Amino acid sequence: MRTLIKHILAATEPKEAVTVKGWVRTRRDSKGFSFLELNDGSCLANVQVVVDSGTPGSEHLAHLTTGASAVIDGKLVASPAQGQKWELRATRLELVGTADATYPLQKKGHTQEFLRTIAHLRPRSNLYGAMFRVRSRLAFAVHQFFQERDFVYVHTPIITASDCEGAGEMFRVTTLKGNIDEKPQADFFGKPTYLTVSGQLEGETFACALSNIYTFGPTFRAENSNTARHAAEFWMIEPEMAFCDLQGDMDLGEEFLKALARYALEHCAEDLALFAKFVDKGLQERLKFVVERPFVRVPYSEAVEILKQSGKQFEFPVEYGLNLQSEHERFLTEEHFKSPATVFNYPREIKPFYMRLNDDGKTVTAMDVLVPGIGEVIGGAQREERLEQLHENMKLHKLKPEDYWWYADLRRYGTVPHAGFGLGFERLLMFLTGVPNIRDVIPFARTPGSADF
RNA sequence: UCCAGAGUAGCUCAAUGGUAGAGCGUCCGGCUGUUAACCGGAAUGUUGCAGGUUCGAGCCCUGCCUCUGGAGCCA
Repeated sequence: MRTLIKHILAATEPKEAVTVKGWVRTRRDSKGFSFLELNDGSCLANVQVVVDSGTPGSEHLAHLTTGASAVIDGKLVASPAQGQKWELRATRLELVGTADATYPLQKKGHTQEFLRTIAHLRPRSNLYGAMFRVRSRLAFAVHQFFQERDFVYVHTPIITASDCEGAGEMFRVTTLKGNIDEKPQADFFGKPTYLTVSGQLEGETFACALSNIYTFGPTFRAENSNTARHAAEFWMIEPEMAFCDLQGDMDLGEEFLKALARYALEHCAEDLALFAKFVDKGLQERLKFVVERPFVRVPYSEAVEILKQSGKQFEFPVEYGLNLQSEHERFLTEEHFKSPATVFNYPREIKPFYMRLNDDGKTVTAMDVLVPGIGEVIGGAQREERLEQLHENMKLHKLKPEDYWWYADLRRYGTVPHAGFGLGFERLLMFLTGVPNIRDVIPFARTPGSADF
């Protein structure tokens, strides 16, 4: 029976007979015996295998090169040398698959740019193995966070006919050939359809029935965005709460980020240590800071004043009514507050129609959670629950109410104050691992001009 | 899409307009309870693509492609 290497290395006593299966990371030969470093992806560390010449199967040793796969039976013993607690003394080895000299992963470090060109092999490297283990655990932690709080997981549709206004360009989904705009009624769904840019509007309908819900699924944006923090396909988390206002929304967003940072520190320590070593020296300090310290909350108008009085020269102007630029957000979190910051109550003109108008008649209940290094990681709002006001907002944004009849029905029948937010899972991973490029936190990145693998 | 930078050996990078190199990896040999082992030797190139200038282009010019960083859009 196979034992995963993570369990082998966690042993508390020697074991007479164990079997490991994995891929050779490196081999060092000595006179009369060899050292094999075997990794099976179950953890960052390799198990050191000692193979004496004459061991059954050792005639294949020459082919057990970096990248080859092998099954090894052996005895787990305390290692006499520095560097590892346990080592496996092989009693039998089996070469499963060879890897010749063209195997592109060397024992030495590679750039992330090169590894992106071999995305099918990069999970066999230390950094990406760690990344995708952490990604899995944090996806689980997302569900755990919401399930513990009685949120219901909702699968909103991936194909949709409605545009979550303001979220970005959409990919068209069609079975038509030729000119697809000529007769859209002849298309598969009888109308133009797209890949979803957000499950929010559908999510609201379920919150207005099941009270607290969340979505966690793939999302698509056809924007021609070429940055380290944009992808055409990404995973988004969107909670929505009935009988909840902006305060409650900000509470949940901040609590969520803290909970995931805490989870990463507690459950991904070995992998986090690797990120700290190679990509972000201050990673653990930053995560502890996020867990322990309260987030700063600042109204948009006050944020504008802080920027104006900073005495700093910005490339883009700071003026009430203008969007905060990346440089402004970075200044706030990285230099001024030196912590994550939640900016709320934005001018209505720069935010979408569904956000609730405040009593001042000028601002809406929007909130963005900004984090150092990445910028916006959460964007959310309390929704406009008043039917008349919603219609007026639509008019202001030049939207046709009939396109949103079902969305408006939520305000027509038993309307309630409700709020929610969207959070990009990949941006969360960037923040929690310190890996600076979104292409390196998703298994196979889809970006403009690139859908390889 | 805009601005800037870069494409040379499998990888990371050198190379005044004048014979294309190094380190690592690979292969061969040696040595050693080794740890990104060590020592010696060898092989490895359509210099991103297409044109142009020149006696001569990796280097200069034009166009294109790709990648990287930044910006916009946003999560």
